[in-house]
Amino acid sequence: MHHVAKAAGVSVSTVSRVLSNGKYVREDTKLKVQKVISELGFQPNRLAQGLRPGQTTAAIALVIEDIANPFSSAIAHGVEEATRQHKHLLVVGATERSFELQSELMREMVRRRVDGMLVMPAAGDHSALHAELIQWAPMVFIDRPPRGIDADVVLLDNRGGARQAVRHLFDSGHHRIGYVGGATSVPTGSRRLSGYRQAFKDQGRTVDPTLITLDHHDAESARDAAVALLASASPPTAIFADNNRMSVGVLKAAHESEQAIDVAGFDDLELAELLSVPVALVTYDAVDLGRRAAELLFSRIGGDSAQPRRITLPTSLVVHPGMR
Amino acid sequence: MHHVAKAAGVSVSTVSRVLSNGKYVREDTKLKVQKVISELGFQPNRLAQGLRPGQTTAAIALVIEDIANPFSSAIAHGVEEATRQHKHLLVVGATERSFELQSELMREMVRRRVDGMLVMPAAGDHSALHAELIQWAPMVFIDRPPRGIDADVVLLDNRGGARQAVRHLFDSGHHRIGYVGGATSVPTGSRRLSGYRQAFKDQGRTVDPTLITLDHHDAESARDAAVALLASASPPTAIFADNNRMSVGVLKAAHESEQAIDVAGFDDLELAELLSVPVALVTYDAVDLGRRAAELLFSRIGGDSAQPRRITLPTSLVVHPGMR
DNA sequence: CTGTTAGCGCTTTCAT
DNA sequence: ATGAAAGCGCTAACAG
Repeated sequence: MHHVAKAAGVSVSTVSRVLSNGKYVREDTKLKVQKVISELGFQPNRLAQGLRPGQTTAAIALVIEDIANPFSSAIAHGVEEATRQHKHLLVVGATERSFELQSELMREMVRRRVDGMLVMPAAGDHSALHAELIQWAPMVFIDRPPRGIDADVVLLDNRGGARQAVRHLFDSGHHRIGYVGGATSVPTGSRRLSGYRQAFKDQGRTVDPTLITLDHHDAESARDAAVALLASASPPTAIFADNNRMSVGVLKAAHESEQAIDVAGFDDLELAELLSVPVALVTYDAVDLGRRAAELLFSRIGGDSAQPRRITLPTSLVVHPGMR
Repeated sequence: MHHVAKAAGVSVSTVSRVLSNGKYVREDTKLKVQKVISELGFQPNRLAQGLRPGQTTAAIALVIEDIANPFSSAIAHGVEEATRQHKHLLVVGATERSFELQSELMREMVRRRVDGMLVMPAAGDHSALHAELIQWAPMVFIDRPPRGIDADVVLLDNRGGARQAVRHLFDSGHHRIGYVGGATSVPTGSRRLSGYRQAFKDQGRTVDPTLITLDHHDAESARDAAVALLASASPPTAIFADNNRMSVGVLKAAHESEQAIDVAGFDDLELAELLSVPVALVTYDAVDLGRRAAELLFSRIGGDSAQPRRITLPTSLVVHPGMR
């Protein structure tokens, strides 16, 4: 800016006034300064601007497990939209399910003075981390409540969605229903498992624990687990998969299997309607999830200090008959 | 920091030395200061640090069309990984195909003094924008060369991939092959169309322009176009779809159609192997694309000022027989 | 209307 | 080993 001022033969304050559309500047000096600015391609340093007291960075952080997962990227999309509407910028970091990585990322975000953070929490006790960072920036959690604290969180009706899906399988005449699940260290999984159990209770049936297999992190492992289930002495006639990667694995297993099994799964799958295997999917609006979380965060940034809020988004079951 | 210094009874410079692991500080003062820092939960302001001469923000920008698209999110994943390895932070913005939005986003990134930018360029002449911003930060373009300038770009073998896919359809006995395409304003599309034409030339066949439909932006519109093609007087027996959204639309149309048509498409689709319609897909490693682009950018940030480089990543055709 | 000055949070000489 | 002071790029009084 110094440079611009010199080139235009004015003081830095005049340049600053021009930049901020300040009124107290003569029309011709303004023009002259603007000319120099565009000739030089000068862009003011927002970091320096933000250093002034009372200023914010106009940036929020999104700390998420893995951007490539369709669930995450839909959330990111909703967040990005809301962020743009609020004229903020979005800083993104991925945790790869590591609490340590997540903590370091969040600290780094704070060092950069983001106005707030949206976090898909890793497994682990958040009480110390939250206490350390909450003085710096409000946080809203996504998809699951962080363990150890009471904080804003926007999530899905995991239990209800799973329950409805499993009930659908019962309604289709199944009663030996397998369960292929992801990480159990995270609330999402346990809520979905709880929905599965509830559906059994609703039917007055008892759960056969040998039909439940957990802690799979990718489609490959889910598929192996499903194959094993189907090869057992008394195999399930239907399987519930606890998230999209599990569904992919289970569907592959079902597709390769001689047995005609039905599948239900949490999370939507593109092209589900064109699959050869019948599948019922628990769907929801993930973009909206991101948007809602961002809106809540912005309201916190704006000063809303009401009690921590928990927003649960509804799910709905979509049944695809399959080509069989 | 002032606050910490006062609480510890030392000067700000001492605190600064402790923070930067400075050598010239007595062990017990260091301990005392560290204690105060952790009690107060103090986090140094990186923006202020970055203000010092010669400092960088250790952040790069990713300006992309739409984060939710699986192609984009795979790229973002690769970029994020590389960024993390280089101990930088990633700022993300979406352009929604608007050149104006892209320009404003890039300017904002520069105002925040990112060290470099990764850009999936919107349609439009980039010469002025590039000239304006290149003095501030190196840029590497992703997926398509920006119009009007010679710049670093990492992209796919669009022409070769499309050509191979269409040849596959010829090899399967088709010769009336439709084309359902996305935006023509962007090089990607025209390269793919050129590959399609080339495949016809390879066969000594001429292209029937009535089988080509372009400028669809979502699956819905692609599907309508495919339905129309199939309903025409002399319909195609196979269709090539020029990106993942087009493929989804075309596959839906194919699935609903009485006719048994084959489909080929650019971009991978999850679960393609389980579809009821036979489909051949042009696949590639999108995560690697992101990673390679980020690595190139970091090398530019590191001072590499060689000629603009164009990196073309190979594609490969995966044939899914379908359940028909 | 415009220039001078102080100060945002930090690092880095330069003294002590 | 520590503190005082200058300066990074900018804005906001405060003068003129």
